[in-house]
Amino acid sequence: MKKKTTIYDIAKELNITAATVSRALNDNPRISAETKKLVLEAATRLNYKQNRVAQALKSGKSKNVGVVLPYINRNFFSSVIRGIEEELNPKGYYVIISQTHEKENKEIDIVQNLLDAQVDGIIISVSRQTNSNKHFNQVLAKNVPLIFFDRKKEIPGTSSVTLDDFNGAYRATKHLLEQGCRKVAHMTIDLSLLIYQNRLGGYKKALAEYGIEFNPEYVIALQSEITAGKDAAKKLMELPEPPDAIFSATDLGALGAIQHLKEVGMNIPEDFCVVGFSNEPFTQFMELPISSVDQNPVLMGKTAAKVFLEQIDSEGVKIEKNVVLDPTLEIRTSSQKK
Amino acid sequence: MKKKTTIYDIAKELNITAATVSRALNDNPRISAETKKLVLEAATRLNYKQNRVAQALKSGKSKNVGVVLPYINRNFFSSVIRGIEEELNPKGYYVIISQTHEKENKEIDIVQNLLDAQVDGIIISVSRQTNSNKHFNQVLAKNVPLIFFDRKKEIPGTSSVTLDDFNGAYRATKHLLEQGCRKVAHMTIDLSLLIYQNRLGGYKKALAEYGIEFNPEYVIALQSEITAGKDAAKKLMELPEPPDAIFSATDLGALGAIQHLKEVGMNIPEDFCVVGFSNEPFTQFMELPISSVDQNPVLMGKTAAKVFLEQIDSEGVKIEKNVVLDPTLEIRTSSQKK
DNA sequence: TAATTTTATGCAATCGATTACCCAATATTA
DNA sequence: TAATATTGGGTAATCGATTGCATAAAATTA
Repeated sequence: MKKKTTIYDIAKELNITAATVSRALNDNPRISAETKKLVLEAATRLNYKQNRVAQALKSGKSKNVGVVLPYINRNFFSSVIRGIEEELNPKGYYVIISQTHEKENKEIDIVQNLLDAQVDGIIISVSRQTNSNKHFNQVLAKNVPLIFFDRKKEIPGTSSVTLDDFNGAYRATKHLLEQGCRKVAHMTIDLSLLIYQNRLGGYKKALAEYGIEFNPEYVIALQSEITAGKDAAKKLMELPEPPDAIFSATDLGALGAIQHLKEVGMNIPEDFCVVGFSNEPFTQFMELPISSVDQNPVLMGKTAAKVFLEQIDSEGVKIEKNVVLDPTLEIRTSSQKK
Repeated sequence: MKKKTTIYDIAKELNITAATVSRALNDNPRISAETKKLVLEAATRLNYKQNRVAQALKSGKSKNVGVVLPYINRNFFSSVIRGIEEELNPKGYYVIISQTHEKENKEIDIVQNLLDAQVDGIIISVSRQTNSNKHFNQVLAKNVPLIFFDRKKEIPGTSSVTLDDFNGAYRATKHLLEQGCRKVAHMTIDLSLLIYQNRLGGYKKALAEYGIEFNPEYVIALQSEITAGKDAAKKLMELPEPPDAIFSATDLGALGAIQHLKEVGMNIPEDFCVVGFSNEPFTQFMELPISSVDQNPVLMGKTAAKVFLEQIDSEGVKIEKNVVLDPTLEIRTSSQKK
């Protein structure tokens, strides 16, 4: 029906060749200012739009970037996406988002598909389940920039943008200690993942600083989230010496814990303090707003995108860049005694 | 570095032409079973991957679909995306997601960009701000299928998948009346949008059915969400005859209202019942779980994707399809008396 | 004025896959 | 057995933009 106008149409219109049109549109210095003006005029007059697909074929660059993450309906991840798009769209890149649902085999399929679709780069937060590095090595073998965010793998030739989880956890725990709590428990998810190891590390450091001995009974790894948080809290409260505070590595875990604590009649924050991690929006709306460590996700997305762009621009020279962002502790009612 | 293998490599390998390879890979009946087998073997041996960009150029189909929506970090929208991807990825389509942040000019830019990127279709939930139809007509002029979901525009030549908002609101309000509430207020957002008009309509129908006169003072349009919900509730409770229930067209509005009501000492659900709309996950986690109308977003996404596929398959014949999905009322503590 | 640059543009191949059209070899039919 | 049909596959153009190489015209230099 409506044929799109191509550079050939413009060429015919002006009695020049497509090559000249192409050069004029790309502001090639070999083309006279006069011709350029004519071409540009004709282009707007004929409503010319460059064919990105043809450019992609010629250049081998699709101008698409794959973003791979567990779920997009977590505030953290969707905010990261927002940061990535804000940085990449103005540069003419499109973002293809895929969700792994925390499954390794889904992640492998997705990466494969993205490579087949010849994305110019992959920005990924690995699934909890992922053990293999094979798919990542395939990415590297194809010379496609690979940037990890939040959850990374230590693979030479890749870059990463992560949060200083250690420091975030340290601050959260220290804050609980400053509130006077002395028996601080820690709820985590999966200690095979670096981020959770680091959160545990920061927790330990704060304890050590206050001369408190680390008690392994106070560390519980949850399976799922909210109900598991309740269960974990229950378990903790049934210890001979129950804790007086919880630093949870997730907000949903913190929420579950709070629900259990209220059920058993605990006063928060008077008797018991809780801090979560991620600063999910719901932490603010709760009747009892929950303190949480903010991960600055938009900045993380922007930074990951910038690293990708650097990688692209560095033609051949392989850049390996690891950026660590600083988290912020949002103190709310769940941990503010006074 | 690593050259990707093309059909020419396979052709050379087998001493045949690329045309034959192409036909063999596409299972063309003109190619003998023997040759097909050889080609397929060589393809896997050489690790051949079809070049989607080249195919796109030749066919004029990019195999990309644009999805445009206000925000991806709303559970409703991210679930719709999930539905779309589940339906489209197996068919070889990729989904490009863009957020309008409820801004009309952003929406116009995005649609323009998607057309430039030659997507094969656009699935969109229009921004609250959007008045113009110009960008939509551009889509139609390029013969690109345009499918609205949730928030639609009445434009000939387009399809839509929406929720029966009227019925959802009707059920929610009826449920409140069944609980014995007789002074049911309604909080809405923007009555220039069809979905909110319909929710108001369903609300009115339920009232009428119970012989209750519609009271315009009981309908409040909020600007933003949660704090506005509190304010609106305050205003309602200061009326000479305050309501005894609220049906809110948003969950955040319902949450804000509940917060205010608790502050002023109301007992929910004994003295006052509240129902929201969207069934955002937080409605379940709350200490006081909030009743809400579920929009079945995954199904909505799947349906929109299916409509797109029908449109694509129908070669030339323009399909105009309007699907209306049925919502479900999730009754929770906030409105369950007894 | 002749020789040499410079400037501005054309020519044609290329990226990888698809497909209309053509043709040789074999199979079928009269 | 000659004529026709079928099978299997090759040739070359095409999608739209880019770019190395070539070249005519204009400008500069000797």
